[in-house]
Amino acid sequence: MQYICNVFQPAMSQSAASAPNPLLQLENQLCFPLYAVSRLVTKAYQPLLEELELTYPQYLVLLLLWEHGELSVKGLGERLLLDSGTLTPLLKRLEQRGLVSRRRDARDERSVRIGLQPAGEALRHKATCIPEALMAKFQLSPAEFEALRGQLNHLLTQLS
Amino acid sequence: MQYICNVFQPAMSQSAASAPNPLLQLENQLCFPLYAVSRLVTKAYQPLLEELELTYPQYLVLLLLWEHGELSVKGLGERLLLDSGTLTPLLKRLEQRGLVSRRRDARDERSVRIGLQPAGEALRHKATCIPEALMAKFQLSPAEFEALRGQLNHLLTQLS
DNA sequence: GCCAATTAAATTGTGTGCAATATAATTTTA
DNA sequence: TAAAATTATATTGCACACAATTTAATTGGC
Repeated sequence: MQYICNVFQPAMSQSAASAPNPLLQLENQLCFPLYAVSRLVTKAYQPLLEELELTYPQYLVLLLLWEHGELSVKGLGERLLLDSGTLTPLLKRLEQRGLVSRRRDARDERSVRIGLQPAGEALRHKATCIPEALMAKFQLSPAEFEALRGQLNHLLTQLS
Repeated sequence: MQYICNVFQPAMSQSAASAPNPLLQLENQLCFPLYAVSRLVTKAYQPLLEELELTYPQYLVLLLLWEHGELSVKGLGERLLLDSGTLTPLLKRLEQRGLVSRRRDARDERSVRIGLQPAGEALRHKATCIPEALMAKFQLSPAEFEALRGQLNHLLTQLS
């Protein structure tokens, strides 16, 4: 592994005596606000998801199932960028609660099809208002919202 | 808990027959690209941090210690938006590896001061190139980079 | 000074994420 | 078609995150 050290100095603040490299400061990086905002957004969902007794990743899985009806573990993983090590236990918990069903695909026994049980389908109505409630917490104008969404999707393409 | 269901329809694509509410689609939300990009960025760090045998949150802690020299667990937690339930075990692992020191503050025995051991200080040189190596992976122009950083920091303020 | 309230860490328990490995089914290839 | 390669999940182990609780130290009010 080898990479070059030079070029491109962003707006810097020479604060601490022991920080000769402003690029190593949290303030000047993209990664930290990304990491922190992502966790804060998950936390912003929590009071809304608590009513449905769902975690945020569980909610994402249900969003996909509400939209597509049925998906394989692989299909869920491709869309959420999660692997079976994360999804399998998560799906088993949803199955135990009677929200989703898991059964081997008859045409390809390697594949496990995830479907919605009635209780999981019913949760959809309760979830209808969540996206807008979240947007309200962001306090972003539609233009800001779309700009940020566009940039993140661009970076998502770049990295995946 | 009560919130209002209406208003503001973003660009929608009526794809699946079973999705009457486009706001419930992953595509149209801000939260998912945020969540996915955050994880992908952490993954992009990994080959670089592997050389230092650090995880991404451990790297963030060291960034702060390199900049500030010494901080309490509370100080680290305020800056990283992490609590002691996350930081205590993480710091103990760094201590066991001889990278940081943990000792009670003599003036306030409730507080634990985290400092750098020589090995932890030495890692700083190896880390110098990481921020730029990461930026290269993003493939963003300086203008795009600054725009995204600004928007995320704005949202960070909004949510914290 | 004494006691209640506050504060800082640590602990406990649950749920992700994800690398690495294992297992079983399917497809490819010689 | 039998062996090899590939594919889809499951399992294991480790490290976060974070809510909730506990413990110990400090502060504030009287």
